[in-house]
Amino acid sequence: MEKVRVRFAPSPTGFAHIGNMRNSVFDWLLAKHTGGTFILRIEDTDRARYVPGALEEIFEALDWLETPYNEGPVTGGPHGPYFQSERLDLYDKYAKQLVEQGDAYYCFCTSERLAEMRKDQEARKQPTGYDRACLQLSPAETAAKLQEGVPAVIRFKVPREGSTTFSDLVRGDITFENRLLDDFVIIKSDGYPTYHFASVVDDHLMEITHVLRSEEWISSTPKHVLMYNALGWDAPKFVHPPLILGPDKSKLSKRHGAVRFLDYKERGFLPEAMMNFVALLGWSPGEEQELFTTQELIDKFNIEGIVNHPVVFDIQKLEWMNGVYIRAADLGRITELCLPYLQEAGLIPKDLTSDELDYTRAVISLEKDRMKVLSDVVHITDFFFRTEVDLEYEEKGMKKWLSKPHVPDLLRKLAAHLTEISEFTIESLEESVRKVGEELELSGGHVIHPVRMAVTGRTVGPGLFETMAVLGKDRVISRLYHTLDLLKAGQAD
RNA sequence: GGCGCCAUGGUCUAACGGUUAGGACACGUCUCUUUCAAGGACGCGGCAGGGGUUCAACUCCCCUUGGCGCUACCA
Repeated sequence: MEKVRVRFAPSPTGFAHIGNMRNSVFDWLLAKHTGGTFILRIEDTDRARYVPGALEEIFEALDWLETPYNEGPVTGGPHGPYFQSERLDLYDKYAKQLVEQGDAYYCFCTSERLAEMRKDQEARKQPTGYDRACLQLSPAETAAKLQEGVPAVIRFKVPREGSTTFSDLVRGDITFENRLLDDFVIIKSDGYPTYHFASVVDDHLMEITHVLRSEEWISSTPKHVLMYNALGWDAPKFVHPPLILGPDKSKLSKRHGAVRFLDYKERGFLPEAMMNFVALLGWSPGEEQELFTTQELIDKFNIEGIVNHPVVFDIQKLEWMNGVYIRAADLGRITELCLPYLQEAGLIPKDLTSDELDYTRAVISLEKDRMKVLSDVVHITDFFFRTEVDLEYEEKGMKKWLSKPHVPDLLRKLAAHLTEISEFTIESLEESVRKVGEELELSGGHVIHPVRMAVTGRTVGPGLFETMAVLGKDRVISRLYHTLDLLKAGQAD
């Protein structure tokens, strides 16, 4: 099998988002699958949009997914540096080569002139594009302007005839008419290369075999192919996975919310769930299984399975999948991961005694199976940690049960009974509760529902006896009396 | 507007000329059950439309329609 060299080439202009990371996962899986190399290259050529901290996001996201790169910024490698901002001399060298060959030229047009020209073209419903004014400049004129220090860019001279065809491994051959391509800028007036140029130079020098990037890049690929040709280089293979769409079917972006990849970490998605889900965002193994370990993904991942149409990001399915992984995960691990949420909510102290940790673990063992995301832990377990519980008596189910006339008697008798028993186990509690119910000649539901509400303040939750056993004798009895007080105080009309 | 990509249920996807069009999420009903989840069972719901090609089209070709993307000295 061909060993690929693939690169994940994010631009530090914002947080790492779902689309970025999906591509990085595809890159990584492809590299692992073929025994190839996964390279991280930072495309920091836009000084104006540079966002401090963006780089750290990328590192953290990669780290969280456990998809380390083989060559890149920190670890280095034989094709560094891996920051484009540190490779300016290389771009300069090849840009000058293109100018000398006559495949590129200096342009001194101001952005005002360009904007006006574009406006004019649009008004006349002409295709927009540079009018090549500066191509008419004589070598002497160009040299003079450069000498004077007039701000200049370098543009690639796109052939006006013919067409450019390339093969996208996902879609097959794609052809563009050259005359519709603009004489695009390759070196900006600040001396930095544009994406188009830098990525071509770097992908070649870094010996990238497969350029994997989202579908939105298809229309600029012919520009890249033209540059490879002009430089006498073989173009790499192109792989364009589909765009990821929001629920409204437009390209997933900030306005859809929840596109920042690390938000998912913070909300309590498990990395293995994200890996599994993201791998399926635009790729299909072609079988009915859809829950995969990372190793299975590595074994199965292939370019043929990448789909050719945009895919909608279905958060509900992600949540379902995360729930599956939480249920499968080890209790100790889930407990550990839940602690920060509980601490943040002020439900448990920052420094836990071993008793407190045991209690928390017992609580989570009861609720683990009903979490979709770890942050759910706060609202489903809070009653275990609060000293007193709110009854939210006006809530429909609550009022229905607690307003029944037998309730005060039931709670009083149960409290008295529980005070007497020595063991507070699931079995002894069930026996006790049922016994008190029988004494009052009440059916199961008439006993269990009110007791649950009195003890937890909730109408829903894990099994009542398990819950009571975890809560322990003191909390249970105190809550029974507390509820009795509330009912007496007139909450029960 | 121009150029490009794409088109199976609400969403993700299987089918690679011959299937009662399969699976998953979501949704609904039932079941289990002390409640809620989870689990189990069942169900709702799809080949965008029109032409061809073929003995036979979801599958191949063309057109239409629709969706999306690109159209910067941003990536």
